[in-house]
Amino acid sequence: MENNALGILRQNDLRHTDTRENILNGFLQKSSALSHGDIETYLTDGFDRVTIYRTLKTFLDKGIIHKILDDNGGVKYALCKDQCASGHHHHDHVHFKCSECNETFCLEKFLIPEIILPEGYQRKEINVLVQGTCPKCN
Amino acid sequence: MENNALGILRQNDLRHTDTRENILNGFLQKSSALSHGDIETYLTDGFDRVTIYRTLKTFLDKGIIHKILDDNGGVKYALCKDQCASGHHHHDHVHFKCSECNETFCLEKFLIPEIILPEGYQRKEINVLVQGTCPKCN
DNA sequence: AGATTTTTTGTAATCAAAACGCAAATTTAG
DNA sequence: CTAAATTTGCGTTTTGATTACAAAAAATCT
Repeated sequence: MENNALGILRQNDLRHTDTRENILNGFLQKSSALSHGDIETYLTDGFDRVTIYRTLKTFLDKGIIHKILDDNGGVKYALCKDQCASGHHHHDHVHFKCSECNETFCLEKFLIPEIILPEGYQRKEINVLVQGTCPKCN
Repeated sequence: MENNALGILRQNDLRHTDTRENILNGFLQKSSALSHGDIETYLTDGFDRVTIYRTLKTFLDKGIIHKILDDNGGVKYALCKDQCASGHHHHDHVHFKCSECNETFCLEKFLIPEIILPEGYQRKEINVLVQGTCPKCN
């Protein structure tokens, strides 16, 4: 995966627009995961809510970003690393949400251990959210 | 934990009302987790949306039910087992959502393995959602 | 049982999040 | 530069969740 907005767009056959470039840069700069609301307030250029929804959906479909479940029933997003192809997400890393600063991080290096399931259950995807306090807030 | 609605209510110092009894019975009968919408359509007596919201909140506060994050950013609920006290939930079991029938189950017997976190991260709560196909849909 | 107090419920109104349709604007290709 | 295709912005609509308040129901006390 490229590490600049334009490269990522080109790599995914997406047209280069201000909104996409800006949102991508937001993800590239911030180390934590962003919600739709975060993006709306983070981007100074004031893009339309609907456009942000659509942009996120597009990125999601292309495998550029992935969903992170929030504990309150919301959703945040973060960049995918190399393994994700269009439509096929592979996320075996742990997500961490700090209950102090409310930021959510991908712990890319920390893989989810093998989880044993009862007979007959077929695993496809897995999502792990650990909550607690992060190094900054400790 | 009692296994009948009235017992559970009494045990938690909650008044006995039709709504509470019905919703509790819903949880006791269904083996899968229920969303607010499920309850709304499942209960034939047609209780008010708002009442259902409040009832769920009450049960949540009392530690009678616990939240299960849904992959689409929604929330479902399921009965707690013994370990939960008022305000203090302890859920170290895996949640499973079948992508065929869309039902979500608590795999009570299948505990979450130890998850290693980077230096400085303090774990408080953890939530694991596995998606795939359940025995019925396999 | 009957009256009083407290809690719970239903209704209506409010608020926010998300989705849709369409016309205008922007990007790419010829 | 023009035309075709995609993307964006706006208005509208739908849906989900919360609040305020009056009515109803449950527990308490004689």
